[in-house]
Amino acid sequence: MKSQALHGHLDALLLSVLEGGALHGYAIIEALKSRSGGTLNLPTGTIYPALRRLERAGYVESEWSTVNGRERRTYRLTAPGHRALAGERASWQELSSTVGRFLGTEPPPAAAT
Amino acid sequence: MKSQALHGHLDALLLSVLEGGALHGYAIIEALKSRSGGTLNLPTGTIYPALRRLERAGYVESEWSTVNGRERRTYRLTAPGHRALAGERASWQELSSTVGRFLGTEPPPAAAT
DNA sequence: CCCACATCGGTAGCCTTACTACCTATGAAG
DNA sequence: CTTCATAGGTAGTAAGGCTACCGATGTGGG
Repeated sequence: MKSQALHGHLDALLLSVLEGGALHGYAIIEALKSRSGGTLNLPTGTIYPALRRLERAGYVESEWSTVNGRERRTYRLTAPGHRALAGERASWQELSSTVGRFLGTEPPPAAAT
Repeated sequence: MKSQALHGHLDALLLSVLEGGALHGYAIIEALKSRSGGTLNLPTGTIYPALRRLERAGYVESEWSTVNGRERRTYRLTAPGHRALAGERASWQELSSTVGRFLGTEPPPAAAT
């Protein structure tokens, strides 16, 4: 898939991955890859700047942990990050239902639940 | 909604609107607005450049029609445009199911329909 | 008549964002 | 010692949409 399409939603993906617990950058990349079934194979040059962006925004915090003599920067979701994730979820749903209406992928809105 | 999120899918939306028949730019904007329930209120500065991009790509053709003394440039989907739309639909579905998996909006793939 | 407004098309420059292509460093395996 | 996987990072580029403009015409109100 042309990953460029992620535009604007990478942050949401990162936040959602961190929702399941703190991870370091490399592990985040692998989590994205495995949870997407290999579809999201994002390069480090995409992830690290994004993480720093999120940190600047206050949505994640990071700290260095020395594991196996390796410096790992572990990222953790903050409270604002949780809220941001909720907002991202909402706007993703809005986007996907809106675009879906045009591209014919509209998931049945009520449908049981 | 923050329209920036459309990134990369604007083209698909435009193509899908034109799928229902040729329209001029202004009418396209209104079609997007009405079919989205007002969510997609895109400015001309977004639409016109996008239409020209699509035309450059060969996905739409345009011609001037003088209506009420007003020059209207009417856009029409081409055959490649139809194919492109099909591809856009496919990649949208891939994106939405992938991102949905993370943001919890994953629509049940089989689920009756 | 004149001005304001809706219709209609368009362009220039900016900003965000992701990508490619690099670089650095360490521990383990050969 | 060299190579590879792990791990983190930066610089520069390209794409895409947005804001803010500009120009023109037809219509209706004052």
